[in-house]
Amino acid sequence: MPDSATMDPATRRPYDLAAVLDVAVQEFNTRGYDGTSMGDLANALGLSKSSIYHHVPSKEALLGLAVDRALLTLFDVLDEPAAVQGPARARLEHVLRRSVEVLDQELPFVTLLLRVRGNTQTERHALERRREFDRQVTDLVREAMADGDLRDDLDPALVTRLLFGTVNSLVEWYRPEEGSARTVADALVAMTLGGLDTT
Amino acid sequence: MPDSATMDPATRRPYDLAAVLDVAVQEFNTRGYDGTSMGDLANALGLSKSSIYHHVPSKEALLGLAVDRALLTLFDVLDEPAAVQGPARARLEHVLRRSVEVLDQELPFVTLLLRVRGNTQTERHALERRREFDRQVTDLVREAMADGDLRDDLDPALVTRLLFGTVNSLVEWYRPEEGSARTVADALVAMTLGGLDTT
DNA sequence: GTCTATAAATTGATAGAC
DNA sequence: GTCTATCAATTTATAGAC
Repeated sequence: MPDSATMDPATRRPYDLAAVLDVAVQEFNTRGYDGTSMGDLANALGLSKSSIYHHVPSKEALLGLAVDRALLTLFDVLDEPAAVQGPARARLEHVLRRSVEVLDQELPFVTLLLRVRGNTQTERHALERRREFDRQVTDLVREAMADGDLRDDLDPALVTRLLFGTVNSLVEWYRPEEGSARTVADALVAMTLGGLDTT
Repeated sequence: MPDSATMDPATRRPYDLAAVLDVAVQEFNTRGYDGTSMGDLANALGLSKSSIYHHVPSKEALLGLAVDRALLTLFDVLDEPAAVQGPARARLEHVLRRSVEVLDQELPFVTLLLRVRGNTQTERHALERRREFDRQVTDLVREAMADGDLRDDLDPALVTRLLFGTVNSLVEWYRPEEGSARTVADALVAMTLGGLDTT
């Protein structure tokens, strides 16, 4: 079965914004946002360059839509019941495991988010939202230390950066498969929290 | 004291390749390689665009020089005596700690190496060398598990990716300060190997 | 080692037809 | 929703003077 990029534009289902975005995000992740031209996108879509502008006003708007989706999904995790009630140690593990799941389910969008550099206003906003996520997790780590559940001889901000450094590094190699998110989350939690737990 | 970029080109010390490379790598890390034009580099250097071509034949050559330097420094670690003799568990910790030190000492070059996407031959070669580094560390992890020093219910390749995912994530936030590399390495080893050690 | 001037190609984006 | 044609700006790189 031929894909959208090679099918006759007259017979295949026309693109909508979501489909254009999916292809664009994939290209951005392959070649980098700055390394991907509108011509590259047009090739990948099997469209002319100008047709892309029917769906989106600019290249940067594509980036904005993608990172907003990733940020929305990640911040939703922090509002889940298991992330706001119970001992901090358990809430931290929940946030870690759910972050791996989000990464599994929204891999291209999260990947793009984590590679943003700050060249445009869109990118700088994304970086600020990531810092806010980080602050909220740091509070969780600090609380778990105060509870005596995590060793408290390490700086909570440092521990948070190491923890989510490990999680975020998954985008460099992880590819979703049946059950693989669970395997990775188990190993990640065992390795990291296993070294931090006091019990 | 004015910096090289703003000083009169006639009175300041002329650039040599190493000085041009330092500035270029810094710019590449700030804006991304593809996001940095030769005009951006010229501005940062306080030179005309064409002057850069006296030092280097192309933009890609600058990238190649930078990633080669990072790769050379990293691979040297694998050949150090403490990385080739003794129990695998100790050799693994040595490679982890020395990798953090290399990152501390060669931060801009390692950062650039870790952000390479594979758009050019230069970049694809760098990616292949990184995979080779990964393979050698995986052997170390496997051996330490076989020795009974690390828990062996986790896949050695997965553990290696998580370990160096944590190390590599440092480039996203780490900035060298007096003694900071040691602090970070201690926390990283405590958190990761602490969760993997059998004793 | 650095400059000005410029070439040749590519880029993000628009106009207007179907 | 997609196309062809086109533009203005930018990009990498070169020629040749000082």
